[in-house]
Amino acid sequence: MKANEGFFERVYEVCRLIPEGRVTSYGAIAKYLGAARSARMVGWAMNSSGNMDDVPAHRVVNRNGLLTGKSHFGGSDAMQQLLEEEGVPVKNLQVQDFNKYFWDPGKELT
DNA sequence: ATCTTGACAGACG
DNA sequence: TCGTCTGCCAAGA
Repeated sequence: MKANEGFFERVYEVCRLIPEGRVTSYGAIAKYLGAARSARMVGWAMNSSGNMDDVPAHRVVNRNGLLTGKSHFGGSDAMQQLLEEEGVPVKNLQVQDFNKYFWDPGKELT
């Protein structure tokens, strides 16, 4: 791996831009990168990166606000706890008021 | 070089 | 309204 991080690098960068207490969806990031149909690549990038500490992947959830990737955080509810600590209410791996805590990179950043 | 998988999303039945 | 399928792009085997 680590051949050409062109695409992934942007994914990591956007993830870092996610403010604390805020969550975003793979589709939003993908769209911001210009790959709205490649939301899977966003998660793919994380998986390849291996949960970089610089990349708060725990703030990234699917369009349902579900912490689908929590399995990659060690299989524990660490992802959920992290979000709750940041101010994001999570219930059973699902973000409450997702629309309220949703953070759109292409919209908030512009 | 080819096929399968992948933390998704949206469209179709 | 719910369930299923395809589409997208890239990387691993």
